Amino acid sequence: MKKVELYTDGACSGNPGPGGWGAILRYGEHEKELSGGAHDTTNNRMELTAVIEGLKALKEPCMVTVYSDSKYFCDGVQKGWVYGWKKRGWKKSDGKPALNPDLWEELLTQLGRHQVEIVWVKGHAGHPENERCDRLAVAQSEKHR
Amino acid sequence: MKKVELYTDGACSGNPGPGGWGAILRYGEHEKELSGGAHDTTNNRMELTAVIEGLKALKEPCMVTVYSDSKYFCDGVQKGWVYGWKKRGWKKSDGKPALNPDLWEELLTQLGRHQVEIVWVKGHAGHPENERCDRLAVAQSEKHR
RNA sequence: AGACACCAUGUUUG
DNA sequence: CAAACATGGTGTCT
Repeated sequence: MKKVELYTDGACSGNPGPGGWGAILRYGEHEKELSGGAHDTTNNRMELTAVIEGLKALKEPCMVTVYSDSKYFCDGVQKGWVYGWKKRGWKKSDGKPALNPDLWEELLTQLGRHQVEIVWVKGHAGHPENERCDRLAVAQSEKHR
Repeated sequence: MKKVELYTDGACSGNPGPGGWGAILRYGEHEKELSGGAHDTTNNRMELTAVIEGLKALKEPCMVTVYSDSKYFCDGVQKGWVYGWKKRGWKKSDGKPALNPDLWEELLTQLGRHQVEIVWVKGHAGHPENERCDRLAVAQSEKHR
């Protein structure tokens, strides 16, 4: 399996409001930038979308290291929250609905396709790829207003 | 009898953990701020303490309107929970012990001294005195860590 | 099952 | 400075 690095970030002006996401895929020397946005969305939806779109862009199953600054995404997977929500019919521990089940379902599909390792990076802390993704995301959020 | 307004709030970092309470007494133009804290306590103990200390600070029996955001306190008195617990020897309806009987006893003493009306206010909803009490309480909880 | 409060964490903004 | 998006938990009661 090919070893790939995926850097992601999301932005959302107003939150909720117009938002964007950015992703950088790196395979050896090769690098690919992806980005997109939506007219009315949230920061967390954009963070999830960045990861989903990054993974979907891979034509074959890979070993992927995903770098994200979103605890919502990182903990949602690494601490197993998402599996609990799904098991309970997209309810949280307090019985209230877990949000964004559409995106989490898509994400689970992609996580099943690849061998994924997740690394949380602190936002706005000088991480070069994270900042590039941030700029991609912000540009898209401006496009979608 | 003098007409007095009492605003109260409690805070507890960690819950249980270091906590604080804040109270504002208003009599006409006069206003007095009270606050205090404890090293290891709970949010509900601080909410009750804020009311108790506010009422204790009155040197004579008064007509007091108490403003609190705690349903534990407001319903405990207004729905008569506390009288039931006391009658049953500090047991709840399910037979298990009612908690914080020390504070509830002190509170009943103070309620007997004054003519008290209770008003529940939603927390963090722009109520100015409630927010001032919150800041007093938080400051104390930081002092007691 | 419901309610209120208290807290912990990160991100996104204004 | 303060708010929204999202999650985990405890303190307490009915």
